[in-house]
Amino acid sequence: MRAKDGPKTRLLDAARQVFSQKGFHASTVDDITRSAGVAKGTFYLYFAEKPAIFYELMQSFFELVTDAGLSIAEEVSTREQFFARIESGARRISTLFRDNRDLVRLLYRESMGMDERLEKMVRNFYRRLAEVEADNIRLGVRLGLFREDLDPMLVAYAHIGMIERVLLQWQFDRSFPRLEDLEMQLVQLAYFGLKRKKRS
Amino acid sequence: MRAKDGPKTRLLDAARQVFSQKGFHASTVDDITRSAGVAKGTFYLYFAEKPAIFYELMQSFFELVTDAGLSIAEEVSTREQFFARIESGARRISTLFRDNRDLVRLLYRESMGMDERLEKMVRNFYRRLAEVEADNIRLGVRLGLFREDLDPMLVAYAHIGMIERVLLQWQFDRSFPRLEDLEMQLVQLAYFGLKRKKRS
DNA sequence: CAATCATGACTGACCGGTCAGATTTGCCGG
DNA sequence: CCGGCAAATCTGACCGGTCAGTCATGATTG
Repeated sequence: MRAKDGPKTRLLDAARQVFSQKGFHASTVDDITRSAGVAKGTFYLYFAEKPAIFYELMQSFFELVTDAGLSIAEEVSTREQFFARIESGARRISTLFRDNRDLVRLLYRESMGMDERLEKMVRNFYRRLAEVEADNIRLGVRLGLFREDLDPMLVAYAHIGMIERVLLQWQFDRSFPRLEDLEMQLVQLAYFGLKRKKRS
Repeated sequence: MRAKDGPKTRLLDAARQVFSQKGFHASTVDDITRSAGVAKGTFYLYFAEKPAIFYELMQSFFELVTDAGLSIAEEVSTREQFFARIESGARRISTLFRDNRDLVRLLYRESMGMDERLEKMVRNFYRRLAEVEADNIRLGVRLGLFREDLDPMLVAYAHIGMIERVLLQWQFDRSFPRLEDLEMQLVQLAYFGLKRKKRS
């Protein structure tokens, strides 16, 4: 498959698959090259060492997520505009997670305890993500829609954690709601909380 | 240190430290025995193979968490009792997480992609945890305090994810609120959500 | 026909697991 | 209190296998 692509692309695709299946440490360079249909030496033409291909894979995912423009443009000013943006943002991120399940799992799995370089990379990724979300929350506060007594960064991390764990579980548990309902329920939970509403 | 304890205890302590630092795969049996001040052969007197010590470590943490009695007794019936239980449960779990940061990180890191046996073990752990939390939520619904339009298991996983990510981040980020405030803010967020309150 | 790209056998380091021997412990009669 | 001796415990050199990374040679391209 994909025989038309250059060796580097083939290697990246293969690495993505192999790493997702066995994790970074348990995967060997031979696994990757075999799966890519390429000789071992070729690997070292494109990547200095085994970790390099992992970095490149993760970097491309980070760019995908941060480029997705999850930030809500500042110009928004009405309640309706704001919520429309929130909702479309939620939809975008859950789609992104779904379409890149393997990379999300891999990130989640290897996010700690590899070398310093990657650990910093992952931490920055989460921080950037949280900062974008925190900005959205601050905007909501400024518009008078969100309460102002919670630490925006804390709430941002809480949201990321919610989404992460729920979508991760969603992969395994077929009894979970459909993805669209799931997004809706998460937004509901984040905005209204568990408290019973006064009027239904 | 700890020279008085038996070799098995020393090995478990050492493994906990070494695994936390380097992860399961990157840690060698030699690392562990060296850190425990014990010869390699001794390791194999107490553990059949390298993974065995990992299982034992994780098993003890699972028991710690599930034995913590996170479940809210059914007898609760008033609003005040219920919230008191919720709050004390939140406090207990965040303390547990704080005091076992290393194991939480380790669990988080290795929760996927190890062998079948461990993966099932970890998944069961999360499921059991989520079921307990889902029961609490159902109780809240029955008492008329929580809304009934959200899937309890989904909410339970969302709560676990929130706590996990926030406490994980809390370890690194000194600008985060104090742990007690953090618990309080999480409970607030889960119960009331982000929506601005009518009356402050 | 040279420059670039691809190959895969090979190497050296490392690591999980073994085991024959050394050391300590616990128990005995004297 | 003392040898003395067997069982239990501990040791670390060693082995077989694996794997990241190399490089001399071969194929392809322009």
